Amino acid sequence: MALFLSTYVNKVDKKGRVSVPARFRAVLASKGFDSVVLLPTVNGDAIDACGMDVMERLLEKIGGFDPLSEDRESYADALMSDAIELPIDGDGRIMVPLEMLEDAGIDGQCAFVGRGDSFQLWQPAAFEVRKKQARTRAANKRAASTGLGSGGGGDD
Amino acid sequence: MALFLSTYVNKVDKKGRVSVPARFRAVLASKGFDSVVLLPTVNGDAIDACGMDVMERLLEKIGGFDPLSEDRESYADALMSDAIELPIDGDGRIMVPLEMLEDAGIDGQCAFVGRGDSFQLWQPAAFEVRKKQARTRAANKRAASTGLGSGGGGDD
DNA sequence: TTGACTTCCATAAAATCCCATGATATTCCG
DNA sequence: CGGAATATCATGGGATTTTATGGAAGTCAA
Repeated sequence: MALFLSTYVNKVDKKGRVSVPARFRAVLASKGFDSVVLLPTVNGDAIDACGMDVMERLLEKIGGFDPLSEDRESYADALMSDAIELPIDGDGRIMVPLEMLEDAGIDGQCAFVGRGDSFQLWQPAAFEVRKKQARTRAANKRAASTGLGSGGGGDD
Repeated sequence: MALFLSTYVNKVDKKGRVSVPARFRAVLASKGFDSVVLLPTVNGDAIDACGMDVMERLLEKIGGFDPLSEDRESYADALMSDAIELPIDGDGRIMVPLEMLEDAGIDGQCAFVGRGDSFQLWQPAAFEVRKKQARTRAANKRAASTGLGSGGGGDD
């Protein structure tokens, strides 16, 4: 299985075009996609991105809760209505809607951040801040769960 | 099962290429990989290396993509965003990003250190120092423990 | 037409492939 | 056993291809 890994910073040109990193394109292509699905993150400080497969899985998961619950409705609605599918053009670029970029504070430079089965788009500096926080919080946990960091053992 | 054993020191050429030791390549190949995943160690004094299987296992553990659960373990994000998958070229070499080398203090020479199911990349002298420390610590532990003494080798 | 979007082309930088070489290890055969 | 012939490996240096990015031309709708 191919995963979205690593972080790439690309330029957003004045027409709003951004190159999707070749590696990420390859991952998408390996799943048979020539498009990306974007949706705002919950707290709005970035943009979530994935292939259509993830959205489908997500919908299944939501539907499994309780088809009649109103919560489910709004949950699903929020996701699906905010999401957009962007075609990847012949040069490997997408055109992210201006509004979405603005909401995420992206302008000029855009960081593509791998998250395994999805990735995110960040304003580079904002992502650095976030990463630093995450690292601090995670310092202890990390070693125990990778199986790489330490022989400490507590691994499941 | 094939394991990553022993230590090999190879040259980093001016293009940033390093030969992955043939033995290590064979281990990776036996698992079906023609690439290596690299990620910085927790304290940043070396680089962890493994096959993609390790990353996949990690992703499973954290449960995959769910845009609404903001509390997806943040250490996992840090990992996925720092990790990179490097293809092994036809001559058995990889191109480690300059930044990663610098962070680990590697320059010119690179030590590939077997750790069983993974390995690490070190600046050779730094690894020697670390090894000495580890040995001392292990000796102490062994004195205090009942078993063989290697089980909890708290180094990383 | 104007404006938004898409396709197409150009280019510089970077990554990848390909081949040559010397060193080391391995095999073969007398 | 010894020594030559043969692989394997690490490494260097081009040549080739891919990428990211900019701009121009074409398409379509209002």
